[in-house]
Amino acid sequence: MDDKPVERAGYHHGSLPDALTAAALELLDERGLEQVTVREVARRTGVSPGAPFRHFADRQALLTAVVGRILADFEQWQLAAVAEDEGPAMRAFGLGFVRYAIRHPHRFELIRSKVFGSRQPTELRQRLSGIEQALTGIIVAGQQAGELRAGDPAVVGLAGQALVYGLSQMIVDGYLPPEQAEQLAEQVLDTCGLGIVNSADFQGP
Amino acid sequence: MDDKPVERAGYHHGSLPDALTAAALELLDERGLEQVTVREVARRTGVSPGAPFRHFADRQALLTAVVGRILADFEQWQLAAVAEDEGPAMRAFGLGFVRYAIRHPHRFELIRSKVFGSRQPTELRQRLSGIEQALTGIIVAGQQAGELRAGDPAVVGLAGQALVYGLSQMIVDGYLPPEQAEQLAEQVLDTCGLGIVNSADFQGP
DNA sequence: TGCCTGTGGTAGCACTGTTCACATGGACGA
DNA sequence: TCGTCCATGTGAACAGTGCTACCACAGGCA
Repeated sequence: MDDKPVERAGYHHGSLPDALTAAALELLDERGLEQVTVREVARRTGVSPGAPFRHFADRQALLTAVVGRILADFEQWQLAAVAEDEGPAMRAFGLGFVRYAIRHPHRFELIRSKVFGSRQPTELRQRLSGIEQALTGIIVAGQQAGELRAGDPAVVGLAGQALVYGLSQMIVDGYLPPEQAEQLAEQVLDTCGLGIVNSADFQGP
Repeated sequence: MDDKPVERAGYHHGSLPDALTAAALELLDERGLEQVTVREVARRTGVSPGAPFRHFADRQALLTAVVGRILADFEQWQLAAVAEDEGPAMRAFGLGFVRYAIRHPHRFELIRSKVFGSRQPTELRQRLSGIEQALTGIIVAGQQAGELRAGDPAVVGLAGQALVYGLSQMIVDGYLPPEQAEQLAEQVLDTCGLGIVNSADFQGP
């Protein structure tokens, strides 16, 4: 109906893929995955409904680009989280994950549907395996330092990922009341999680 | 296109809501949540596209009815799982959960989007709290028997749910190779999960 | 200068969820 | 037995979607 595109300099946009990705991310944060519609993204970018398909094969491809941006942001977030936390890195990593999910529920919703799927573009896969390697490094170091219980790092890592991922999921889905979510998550991580030895030591003040 | 409805006895169906729910569940199992379309469900039931809306306010309502069926089935599944397993009930419960997700990935996909949300109809909420109570009972009994580590049953339960839920999620999303998924899940549960004391005792033969 | 190619516009297809006026026929009172 | 009522099903229609043609523009190259 009122498909008034926003103003734009010339006929050619210049960097439409970037603009589309940014608009899609904005829309995602605002209204959730389901509402991220190619047409609405085009509308916000001030471009015709067909234009996005010059740069992205389909909606999924556009969303994949968005995931790329999110993962880049998430990487920085986790680096900061681990750097700032004085407890075991594994715990900081898990808490960072959960906190990111709390802060950006819709991003998490998207990531779930793309990241853990089996068909990812190379760039995405690289980013992911980077994060995974970081996690494995954290685990091995933690085990050597006696912070983490021994065992196959892959299994320990998987358990940690599953716990943290499930927790985030439940938070995002509203199963845990948002106000208490973070504190509860912390409790869970400290009490039962991540194979941290003497984890009770790290309960908050 | 070929909207050939299947044959039906009379003009009036008799139990359309049930038939629609069943068709929707079938479609879900076959093709996944996204493909469960009101129109296709109507087609399969041999009814016009508008008919379902006589019985369900919208697509969500239809899906909620499907969730009801799934939860009833899941309840039975878990009862059997706990009854048949000779290890700690908590472990059987977790494994049952994961196995159900492996067997019915699409159901899990639907449940995730409905069950943990904050707005559920009464009937659904009852079913859920029934399952949760069962879990809490299992935990308390396990703690008294010395099988589970002590601690607030709510937190222990939450941790268990998160771990198992996340694991199932990762399996459903294809992050874990399906062939190894069950074994890996078992390993994770035994090594790091559920607060089971001396969990190494329960590693498979 | 003039064409070529990459980029955007427009129109249109098939599909979706949902609504609404209309058709039907089983149930129930006369 | 008949007539009427009304829950239930029909079919057309609407707005919105992803996606695909085909056409128009404009900037870079000869």
